[in-house]
Amino acid sequence: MSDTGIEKPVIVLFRHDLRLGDNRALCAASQTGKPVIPVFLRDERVSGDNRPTGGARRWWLHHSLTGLAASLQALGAPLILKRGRTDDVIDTLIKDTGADMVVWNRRYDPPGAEIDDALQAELSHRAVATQSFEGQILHEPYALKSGPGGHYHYTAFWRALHDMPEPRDPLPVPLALKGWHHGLASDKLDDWCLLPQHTDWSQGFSGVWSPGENGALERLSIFLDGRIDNYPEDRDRPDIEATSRLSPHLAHGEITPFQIWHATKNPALDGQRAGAEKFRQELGWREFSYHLLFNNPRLRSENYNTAFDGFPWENRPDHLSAWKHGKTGYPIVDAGMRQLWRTGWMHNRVRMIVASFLIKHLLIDWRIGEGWFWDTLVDADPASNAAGWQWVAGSGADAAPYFRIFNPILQGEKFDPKGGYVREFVPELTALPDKYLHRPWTAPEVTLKKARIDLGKTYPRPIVDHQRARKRALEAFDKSR
DNA sequence: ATTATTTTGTC
DNA sequence: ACAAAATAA
Repeated sequence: MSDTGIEKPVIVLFRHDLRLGDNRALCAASQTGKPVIPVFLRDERVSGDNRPTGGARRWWLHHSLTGLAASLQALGAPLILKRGRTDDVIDTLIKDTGADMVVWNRRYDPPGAEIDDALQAELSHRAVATQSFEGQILHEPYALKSGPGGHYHYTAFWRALHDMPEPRDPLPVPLALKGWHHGLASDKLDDWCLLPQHTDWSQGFSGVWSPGENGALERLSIFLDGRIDNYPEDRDRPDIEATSRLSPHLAHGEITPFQIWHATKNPALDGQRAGAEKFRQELGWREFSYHLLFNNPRLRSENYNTAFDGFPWENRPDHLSAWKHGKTGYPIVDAGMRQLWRTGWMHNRVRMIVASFLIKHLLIDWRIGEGWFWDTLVDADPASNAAGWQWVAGSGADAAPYFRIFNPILQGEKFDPKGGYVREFVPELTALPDKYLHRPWTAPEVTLKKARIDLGKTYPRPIVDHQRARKRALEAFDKSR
């Protein structure tokens, strides 16, 4: 095909940048004036710390790709779906189309980055031009130098991030793309079987989420139009819709941190600066997680602080199962785990509570919890998930001290004071008065009876006693130190 | 991004 | 007698 006088096209790789706005690779391709072939390339090789996309993200991916394909079609360049090893797929595409240029937005998870580096090296030997661009995080991880003795702690990192040049402004959506009209087979999305196959656990997802770039931009504007004002006070309240819920959109690159950074410095928000700053700090934690992952490629499988390597995990299968199914007997923990299962997402405050419970009350290895979140979260992110779990375990960088053990009763009463969150996800406790909602086992028999609760039958008794579990965890951490 | 306990302050 | 503040873990 390459010698038939047909203009050589440029291939734009999509992986987790499922958007048209602020997409530098797509803009660069469009500006070459060549025909553009957008390719979503799914390389699911499993090696080292690379692992397949989790179930919840597969659901999201299916819907997001549907939206992306429609948007690209409207611009004149239909999306091609391909699956396989990146080098093989690109090799075939070049043979089939005569493409002499491949562009992409960089990835920062070590396995992905490694694949992309190898691709760049290989194509440079073959006189195929390559270009890669930033997009997923605000600053290249190597641009922020590590602090003395290794790496930054969060506050130092945040300061260093502020000392960096202002992140660039976001780019507009290209007005039109020159398509490639010489035939090129695409996989069929349905053949990828991304949606649940046997039992449909995703019924609760669609009422909560709108995967895709449009859904992302809508979430952002809803957040900026109101919630951001109360973000600093309400962000820890799972019973209030106070957070942006942008995490799954960010994880799939349907929106960039550049777009969010830019939107939160809008002068129209002048009266809400505190809210904007607090929200940006959360972007900061995301950046910090990528900084850690870049410097510690084994962040999800090895203790950052190796003093935890000898920790005597108990890993009881029955306790793990109770945790996964939201049947621990602690209402705030169970509500969180059920929200996760029902909606593919969990409020950040509750993530900390359930993680602390798994690690410290049940003495189950944080890596097991990390794996469950990987499979069940629509926003599962290789950096944030691993860094978050290590933070709670106390084994991470700038982590919570090991003796910080969340009291699931107090946390529930403090952050879900009226029980709206627990009642939504643990409906069998609905009729229990607020006073006992986070500690049903302390309610008098008559109260339980009136609320139609039969402890141990309709709702479990606590699988571990808080005071005893706390003491046991402190002793275990003490011994292994 | 804490909790439990002790100490101090106030009536 | 109780709450706020300090402190150890």
